[in-house]
Amino acid sequence: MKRYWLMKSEPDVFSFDHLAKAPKRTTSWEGVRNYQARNFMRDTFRKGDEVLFYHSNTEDAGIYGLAEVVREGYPEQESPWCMVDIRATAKLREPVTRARLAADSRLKGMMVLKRGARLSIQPVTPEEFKIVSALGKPEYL
DNA sequence: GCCAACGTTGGC
DNA sequence: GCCAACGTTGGC
Repeated sequence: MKRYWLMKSEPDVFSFDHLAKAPKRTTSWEGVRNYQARNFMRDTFRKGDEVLFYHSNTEDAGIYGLAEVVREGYPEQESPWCMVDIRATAKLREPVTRARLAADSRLKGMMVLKRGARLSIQPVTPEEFKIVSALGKPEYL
């Protein structure tokens, strides 16, 4: 069964545009140092799962693009940590900011909106994914 | 830049 | 195994 995820990145470090311009529009998601997020990547991510790409710690935090999982969890070299590969699939013409997320009552269950939700990889429901991607008017790449 | 919330560390 | 101290995240 296909699953849906939200993945956070600080745009100053690695934005959705960075991903869209990367070779094959693909990157390895290295550097996660949280066990819960690591376990999601290692145990639950499957090829074909879809991703909301979220910009955190910035003005206008929110969802800027869509991506898909193209390689399932594999170890970072010489470490207990783990990463996946994701590929950009669509840029959102109208990024879905936190304000827009919060204004939509259908999305009030989203983990990213909860106070103190620091987890950098979060599950989202198929409905949430559909609603957010429709709001964003995706331009498929 | 502030600071609340959270995860991790480490002394005991 | 408890829990205080610490470092980090991330919204504002």
